[in-house]
Amino acid sequence: MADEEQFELAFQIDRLMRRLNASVHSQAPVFDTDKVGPIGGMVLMTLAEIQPAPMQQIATMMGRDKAQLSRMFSNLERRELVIRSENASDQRSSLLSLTPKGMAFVARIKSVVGAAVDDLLTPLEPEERAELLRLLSKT
Amino acid sequence: MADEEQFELAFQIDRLMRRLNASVHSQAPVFDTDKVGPIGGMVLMTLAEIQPAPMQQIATMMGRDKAQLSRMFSNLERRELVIRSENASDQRSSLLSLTPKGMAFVARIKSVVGAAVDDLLTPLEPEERAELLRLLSKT
DNA sequence: GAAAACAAGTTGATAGAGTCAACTAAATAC
DNA sequence: GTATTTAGTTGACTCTATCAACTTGTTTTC
Repeated sequence: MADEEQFELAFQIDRLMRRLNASVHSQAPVFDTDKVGPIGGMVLMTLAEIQPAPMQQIATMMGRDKAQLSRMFSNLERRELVIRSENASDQRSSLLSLTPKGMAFVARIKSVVGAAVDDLLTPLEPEERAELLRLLSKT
Repeated sequence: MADEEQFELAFQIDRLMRRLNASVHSQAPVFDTDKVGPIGGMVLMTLAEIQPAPMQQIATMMGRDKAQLSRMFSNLERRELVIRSENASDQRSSLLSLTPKGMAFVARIKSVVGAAVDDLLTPLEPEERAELLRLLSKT
């Protein structure tokens, strides 16, 4: 793959993410009543899939800094979107889970993100969308 | 496409971009001698492809805020990586171009980004990489 | 062809995200 | 049982993102 194409790929990924962010952000006033922010939303959606989980697991999955997530979860806990419970197998950490309020939030944001993704992907055929997801997941 | 898959796609795009950023960032001390930053690098690479161009064109292509780019180009100009020249067809804007120093920077960062992309895409076959690029470009 | 609407760019203000380093405390290795 | 790793927290700082208000130039439209 030539340098040119590699840059093009980086460019397209960046662009797609930016458009997705912009689209979701524009609807933030509607669903983000707790001021969780775009990353907070991603974090909650991720947690929803693997809860209960220690923080580090989320950090690894998302490729994000633990310091950032530490502060974020403090926030989310303060807003009663997540709770910590004891981690019997490792006393250094606690297990994070969504509260009912957190689950309701996830349901809301998922439909917003879903619609945004749908919108971004309109130029693609259904098979192409599936293929795109497959390729991305494979990386 | 189900909500679940849509989120998965958003998650994967975010993750890929984050990993790319982290990879490039880790080498910043080597090539980013002008403290241009990751976005600055993307901007310069983009400009390299369409120069000379007015700012708005870059903003539209990249899906970025004009205010952000305005400040960024002031920076890049101060560091002598870009120059502005008169835009005969529109006196409100000027045409941005890379200086020789800017072009040298682009050459350096392209090879760094290229290597990082290559690295991220190792799990994919060459045809799959091409297909990924095609699908992303189509959106 | 003048008034109104629109577009390019700049600046201020503010909030959010990203990164690094230093630290505590618990777990694992040797 | 000391040494090393690992999970998480906190402080400090920089970069990124967004919006609004403003200036100046361009286009529309009547």
